[in-house]
Amino acid sequence: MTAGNATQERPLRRDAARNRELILETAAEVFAELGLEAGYDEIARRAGIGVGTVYRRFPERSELVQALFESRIDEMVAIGEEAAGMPDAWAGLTWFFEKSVEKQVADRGLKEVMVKTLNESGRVTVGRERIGPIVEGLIQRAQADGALRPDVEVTDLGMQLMLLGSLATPEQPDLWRRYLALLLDGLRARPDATPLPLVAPPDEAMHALMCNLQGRRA
Amino acid sequence: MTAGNATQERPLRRDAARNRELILETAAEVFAELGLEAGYDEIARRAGIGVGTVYRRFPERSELVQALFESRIDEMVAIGEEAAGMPDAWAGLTWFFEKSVEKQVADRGLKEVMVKTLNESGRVTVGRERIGPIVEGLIQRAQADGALRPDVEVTDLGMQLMLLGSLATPEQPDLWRRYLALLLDGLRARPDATPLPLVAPPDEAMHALMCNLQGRRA
DNA sequence: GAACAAATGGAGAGTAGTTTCCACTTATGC
DNA sequence: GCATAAGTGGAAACTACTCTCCATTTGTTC
Repeated sequence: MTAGNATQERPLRRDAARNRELILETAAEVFAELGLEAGYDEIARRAGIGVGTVYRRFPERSELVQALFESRIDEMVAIGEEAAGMPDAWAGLTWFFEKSVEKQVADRGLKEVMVKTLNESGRVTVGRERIGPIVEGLIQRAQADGALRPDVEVTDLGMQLMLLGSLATPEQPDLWRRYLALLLDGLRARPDATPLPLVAPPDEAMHALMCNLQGRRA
Repeated sequence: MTAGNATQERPLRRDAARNRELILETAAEVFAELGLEAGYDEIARRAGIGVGTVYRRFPERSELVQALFESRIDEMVAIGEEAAGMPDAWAGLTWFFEKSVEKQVADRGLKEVMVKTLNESGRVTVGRERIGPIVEGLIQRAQADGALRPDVEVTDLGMQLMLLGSLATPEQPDLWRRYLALLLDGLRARPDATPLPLVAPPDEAMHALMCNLQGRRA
């Protein structure tokens, strides 16, 4: 969240680096307020710099959004790790869900970033390289415990998380809790559970989902 | 779906009425292909008429979309009625869900219309005046039967339906079945079910949800 | 078939965001 | 401190719509 992000190329000139951070900060603010489709103009205006500078640094909007997103991954990872450390596996999973969605509610920018933009860059993988394994761990523990139904996978939970997140609005800040409860009941391991149809959610499904939530062409 | 829709005003001149239908047909096609945000230009071009004509007939995009949507309601109502006629209440509900989502998968225009546009017009109620009561019936029957958990409401199911619909893409035409199965397991009445937090999903929640799915400001 | 209202097409003005470009400024290395 | 490459601002050209207007065409009525 501080400086960092040097992409191993020739380092930016000091003033340029400062501006990059400034853009990032301002963009976070602008996106949080106006949504991910806010114009570069607005970001530039608020940052007190020229549009050209913003374009120079982030020629693709997705790069900007991604940079923003990456700065949040640590937080998610921390949540995941805390969940993994909880004595009861199911409770950990539940808690992870709750906290994740809560984060999204609190930060509209984050929510939109999660739902909307992963796929603009074409890569769903963005944060999953780090978050994925952690969730995988949560899942396996809960399944070994006999609490979580054995036929769900990481991607499944990822999707549900997105979906829940998309329910979170300032107007209905708690509605998602209702549907999380519903979801969790469905996720419980039960002898009489309907086996999930094997349509094998590949990574692309997630991409497609998110295109969809945006009403975009895939 | 044929002519109809006379809003009790002075009837349109014959050619105008023909054009109205033409616009509707073309728009359905264009929307299905390009999404609800396709320009009026494109619709006019494909219909072989001037943009002016489209604007004259549907000054508000929402009117156009709504007209389109309304022509589908009958189909939904029919599905609902058939479900209500099934001997087993739970099976009926399940079947209703399945068919509804299948419809959305088959018709991208419909899906988008359902998810995206209800609220553009500011009225979520659009189709619910007719569909709502039917779903209500399905729910009550299934609850009386002891199959459906007693703490879900029409709006809940409506939301879940939208959510499932938003999962349906041509690329992953069956993924939603996986999550429908999950949802249904959560919807089952069970002694050990987690009671749904009472955040009372008001009608506005649905509106908010849909704004959200679109990433719009409410 | 004449008269009149209704409807039409599409040019063009308006709007909003995107992206480029380059004369000018500024950091950095020597 | 000077040379130089890197970085900057913001005007302006583009793009992609949305929406209006009115001279002209077309149905309708008598």
